[in-house]
Amino acid sequence: MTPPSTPDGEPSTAGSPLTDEPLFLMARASSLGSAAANKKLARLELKVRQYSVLALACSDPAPTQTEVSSFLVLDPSQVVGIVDGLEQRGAVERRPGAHDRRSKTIRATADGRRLFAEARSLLSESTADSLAALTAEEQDQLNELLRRITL
Amino acid sequence: MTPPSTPDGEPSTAGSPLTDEPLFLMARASSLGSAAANKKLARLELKVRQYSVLALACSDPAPTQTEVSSFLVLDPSQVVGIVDGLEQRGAVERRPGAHDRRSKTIRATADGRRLFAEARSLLSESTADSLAALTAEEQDQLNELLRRITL
DNA sequence: CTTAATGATTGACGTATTCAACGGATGTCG
DNA sequence: CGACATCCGTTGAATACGTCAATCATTAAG
Repeated sequence: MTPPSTPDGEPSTAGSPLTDEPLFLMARASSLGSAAANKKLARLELKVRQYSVLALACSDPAPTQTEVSSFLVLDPSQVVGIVDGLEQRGAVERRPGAHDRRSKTIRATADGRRLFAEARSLLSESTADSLAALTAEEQDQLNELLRRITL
Repeated sequence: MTPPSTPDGEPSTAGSPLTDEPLFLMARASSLGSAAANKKLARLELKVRQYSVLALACSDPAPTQTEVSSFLVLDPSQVVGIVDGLEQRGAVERRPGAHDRRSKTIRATADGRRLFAEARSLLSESTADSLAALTAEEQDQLNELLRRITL
């Protein structure tokens, strides 16, 4: 199956704009969304990346750094810097792994959980804006579809 | 509307994992998707960014660089480099704007259109993989939802 | 004609991403 | 036990990316 050609031999590209490419749409949505989110989180001096790690650090059981890095699709070396920042703020702490003393689990402190709660509420405003064009049902639908292709 | 709190004062974070955040899901989908796409396009020595610009250069009427930069949410200075790369390959050419000689329109050459057709077919394999968990209907649904929040 | 505004470009700066390498800690197999 | 391969976190370098101000040519406005 080859694409139709114009009379002069050049392949036609009509009817195949970028706006039909899921990849492009997701990149754009992600880019615009995190820009807006970063702006919102700026007042807590948090970036989206740090928020993500903090969120994981709040979950139970607390994840190790490799778990964080694979979940967030980040290089392990990047996680180091992010955790450093959060740790210096007293939002998380590194604990030696329970069964493996090589690993370190990232656990949110009480302050960290308070920070997360604030950030989470700010972020929900931001995503509400981003998804304003959709009804609540459609937002759930979108979440479900995205969850199925990423998890 | 504030989140519920635990008896000892620490805000609860249970039931609000990262996997419910549309922002996180989109970031992850976008990241994984473009990684896979870049891998596929590597054999044409093309990156997703270049592909996007090439796609726009194939459309009619040919866009100016500022139009490209605003559509792709990129700084104008970044577009320069991408277009340079494509131009040196002979895939696109810069033409002086019709009504405004400051602007330059980016137009795909015949070679560029052939390259785009190949790239587009490779990329469709990649996105088919990425979206394999969804039915054709659901893929359309996802596209529609994303289109409505980004355009 | 003067002035302001715009499109493309360059260069500078900070941040991200990717990789290779290292030290400490397990686990395995002889 | 002891040699070996593996894995975790960390560091540092190389590279790409994003953001911003400054510039030149061109256009629009006063």
